[in-house]
Amino acid sequence: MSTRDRLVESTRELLRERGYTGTSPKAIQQRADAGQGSMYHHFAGKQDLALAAIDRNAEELTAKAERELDSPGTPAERIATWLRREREVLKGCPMGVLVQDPEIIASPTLRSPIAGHFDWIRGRLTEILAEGGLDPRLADTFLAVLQGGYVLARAAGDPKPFADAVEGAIALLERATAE
Amino acid sequence: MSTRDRLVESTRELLRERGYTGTSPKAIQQRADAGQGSMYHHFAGKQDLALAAIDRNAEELTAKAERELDSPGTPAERIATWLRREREVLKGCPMGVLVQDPEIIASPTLRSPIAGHFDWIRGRLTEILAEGGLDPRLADTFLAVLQGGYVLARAAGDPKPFADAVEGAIALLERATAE
DNA sequence: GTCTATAAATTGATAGAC
DNA sequence: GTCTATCAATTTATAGAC
Repeated sequence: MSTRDRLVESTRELLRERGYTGTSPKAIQQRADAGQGSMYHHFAGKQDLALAAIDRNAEELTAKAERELDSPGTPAERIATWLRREREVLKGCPMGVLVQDPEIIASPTLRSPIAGHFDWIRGRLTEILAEGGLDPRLADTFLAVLQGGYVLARAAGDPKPFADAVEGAIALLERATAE
Repeated sequence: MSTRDRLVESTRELLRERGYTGTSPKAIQQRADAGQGSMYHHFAGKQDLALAAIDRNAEELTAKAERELDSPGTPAERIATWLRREREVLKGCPMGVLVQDPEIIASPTLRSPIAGHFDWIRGRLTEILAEGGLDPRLADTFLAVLQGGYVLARAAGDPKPFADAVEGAIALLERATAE
């Protein structure tokens, strides 16, 4: 892996572990085993690195969601498959965590690619819900169950609230579908 | 308001605006119009101030939720009333925002009072769901809808995803209840 | 492309006068 | 109780040699 790539990967890890505000360029350099000068050669600064990391996150997460949401089955089944994907819950959502960071919220440059990613999933979910004749607002409901599940699990230090939130939501969806 | 109280209130505001990692003692002092020495006279340091702020948050939020969840009506109606309370969505949940902060997650001292607050609401919701013969896992589902709604709204810079997530969840609950 | 040196600002506190 | 002075460490870079 190139020095540049190592810097991006280190930034991705650190943003998830420590947030944007809590991540220093120094920490990124150390984890990537790159020098100060090397980092500032490849990137303009901390924000520029974060942008590259967010873009990579979006690519990866989009690919995963696409696979699950396009799998065979009824709309409700496909949504359940996506909701039930294994996640490293206690680490937080790579994108969701960033949205709570004050410096990211304050910076349109950093916030908009994250917003764009959520917009994409919302749109895809809305299409699938329409197929099933389901309430389009449920796109945000299910997205929120995931994002909120992360929050509850992290507060508790235990993935259980996440699992319960997801299974409760799926049970409601199945009820609404069964008729 | 006493200097001590002003310090706690300033800390509450700043924790919500800038998170724990992003809040400096200096900023707290300036907003409270208190000197350095004054702050360190009343509190042992930043963590001690945050604890006082979290405790106040818990008191206030518990009182509000208690009122709504104990109001007259069916279980589903009481939960809907609580979900629909007006919230300053774009500012984030005073507790939920903190849970995404790396330093808070890493500190049992700071995390446990927050966990305790969520435990309390979860318990109260579980009782109400039991009254209605509803799936107990829905306690986490509805809590997650709120917490996740905040995340989506902040990402979008718009309270709409929060409102849609909540209304979608209530629609599902009403369906599950109607029989 | 990578390195070391330097730097201005901020962070979270402590010390001690008043 | 409140103030100012001081401090060691860290933060986010920039400069310039190699």
